Amino acid sequence: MSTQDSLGEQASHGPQGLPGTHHTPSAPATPSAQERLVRSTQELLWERGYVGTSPKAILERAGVGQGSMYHHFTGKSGLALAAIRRTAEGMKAAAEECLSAPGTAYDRVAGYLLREREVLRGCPVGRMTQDRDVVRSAELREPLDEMFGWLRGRIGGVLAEGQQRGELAPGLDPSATAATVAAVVQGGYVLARAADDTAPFDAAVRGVLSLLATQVTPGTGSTR
Amino acid sequence: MSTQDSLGEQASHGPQGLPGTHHTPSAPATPSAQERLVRSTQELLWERGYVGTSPKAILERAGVGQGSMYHHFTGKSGLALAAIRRTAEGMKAAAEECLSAPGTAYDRVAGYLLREREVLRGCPVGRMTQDRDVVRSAELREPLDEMFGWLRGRIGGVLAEGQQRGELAPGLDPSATAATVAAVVQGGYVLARAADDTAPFDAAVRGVLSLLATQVTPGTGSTR
DNA sequence: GTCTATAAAAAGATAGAC
DNA sequence: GTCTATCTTTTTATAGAC
Repeated sequence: MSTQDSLGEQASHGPQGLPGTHHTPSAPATPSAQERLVRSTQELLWERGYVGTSPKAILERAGVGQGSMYHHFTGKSGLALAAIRRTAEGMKAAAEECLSAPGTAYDRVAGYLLREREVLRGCPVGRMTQDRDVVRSAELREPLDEMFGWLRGRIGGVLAEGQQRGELAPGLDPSATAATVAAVVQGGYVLARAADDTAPFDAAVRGVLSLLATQVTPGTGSTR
Repeated sequence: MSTQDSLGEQASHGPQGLPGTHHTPSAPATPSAQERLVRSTQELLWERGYVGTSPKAILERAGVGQGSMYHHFTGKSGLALAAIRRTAEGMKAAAEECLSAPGTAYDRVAGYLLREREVLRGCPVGRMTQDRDVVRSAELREPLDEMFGWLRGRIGGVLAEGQQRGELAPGLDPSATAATVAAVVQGGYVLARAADDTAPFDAAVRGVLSLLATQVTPGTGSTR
């Protein structure tokens, strides 16, 4: 082993469809084999999950030989770790962009909920929680835990801030409501995939937004 | 092929932990090989998903030989179809028990949300929506679609009924709110599994119930 | 660093005995 | 009906050439 699972890697960004794909100015036109391996793994984990993704499929998509993979990573799990970390970071950045936008707390949460998503493909991070091998590995689960923990905290922070500003009813529990908002998105994906239709996702979002709207103090500038 | 995937099977009920495990009086003490195969598959699909479940593992858990499986079923997919149908029926029955309980609309929905669940194991039906091979097969996806469609409709019906009785605010959208409630449960599982902790699930449920409570007309008998 | 060759094990199914 | 033997393909790695 040599470069083995470069952990502190902050490198560039995600592949096709994955959040956080704005190119760093210094990003090379032709990504390295290591980089292509990570991106291929991100895509495949999203599409097929951990058990459903074989090293062979990764190599084929990345267009590299088997030797490259075992040179840069310990194997499937090491590569998955790098990919999951990368994906989780991308999701975080995408969510932060919505939640740090200007506007009332309601507007910002609504912005997050209504943000464009490839609903039928599901959440690349949430997807991993259904994979036994991922959840059972403390190392592989950590990025998921971190990401969703951060998300709930961030949404809760936005709601608490809105409450302090008098935009939201004092009775609202920011932390619990934040969990609800995050759950609606993840559960919306499940309902949509079961129906092979985005409508249930949209309905779930509409429902929680309507409920949240009833907690908005009249005349505090929200554009409901 | 002979008995091949007995479709109209209404047979008995699910295995360990799976909803709908109340024994039919006429259920035999020693289940048939076919029955044991279905139950083993239900368990394994829940634990490992479709891709993660091998025929070998099913056979070992059921304690039967390979011949039995290919005699009664077309193969892995046929067996999975029987198992998924069985599991979906069980979930439906379990939900109906809560939703048809006496009380106000709020109470019944709360009863559904607060019903005892093995949160960290996730939803055996929702789990399937993350499996590529399941969702891509019209036949395998159908029971999921049916189950979640029914659930949203049933919850929506309870809410609409409560609204007509004057228990709930006229502004509430029963259909959208029903999707939200169902999504919160499914998403709650995701958050809990990411954290390896049931707390996020409970918080999400608490959050949506608090929001729903604000829609209850005072003095209509709800035990919030 | 990246490639190909080789290999032990598991997946998924078939054949045929009993 | 149920079992075991056989078989092909895929999985996941290791070894070693370049």
